Amino acid sequence: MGPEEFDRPLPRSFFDRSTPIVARALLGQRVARRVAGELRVGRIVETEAYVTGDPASHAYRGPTPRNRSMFGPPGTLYVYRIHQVHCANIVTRRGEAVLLRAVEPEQGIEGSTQGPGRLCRAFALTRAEDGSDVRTGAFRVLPGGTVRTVAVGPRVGISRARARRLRFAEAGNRWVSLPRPWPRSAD
DNA sequence: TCATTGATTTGCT
DNA sequence: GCAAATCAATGAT
Repeated sequence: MGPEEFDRPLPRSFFDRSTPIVARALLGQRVARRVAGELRVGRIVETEAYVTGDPASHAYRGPTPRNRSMFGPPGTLYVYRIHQVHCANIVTRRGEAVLLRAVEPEQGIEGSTQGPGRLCRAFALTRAEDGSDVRTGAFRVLPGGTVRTVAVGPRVGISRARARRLRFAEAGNRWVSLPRPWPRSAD
């Protein structure tokens, strides 16, 4: 992938859809960041959706200094810190977002990209990138391919709304974080 | 100002 | 499988 592809990100309309749809559609797409002239690229293999009325969502109780990015336009990056690590989300519709949980390394990646904390470390994402736009900012979402089969299951690490099946992953992909996919997939 | 909690990771039992 | 690390955001006092 060359530098010119970095300047052809997915359109804003891609993110202006229902969040579970976007979470699924993001599988197979790419994320990229230019660092010191070099490109770091990964293929998205695992995501989670956080929606309106969802007690597990940071936006559940309305805007706060931490989560205000979640109320920005579609394609806004929301980065927060928890337990000494950072996690990155992409805003879909107002107050909803998709958590990036894992990517498959494609170019210029050092270290693991398995799990939201490690993914952020690999792309050097911190609160400094919070609120940026994934079409024009330092960290972008670029067109990739599609995935053959999507596995669906409960989200990881939350204490509320655990029954909801809002975790999406490419079935069988080795870069998907633990706990590993559910035996069967639902397309 | 104080106490609680956590969209994680790591290491040990 | 489970708990500790370790700290900022949040909500209560």
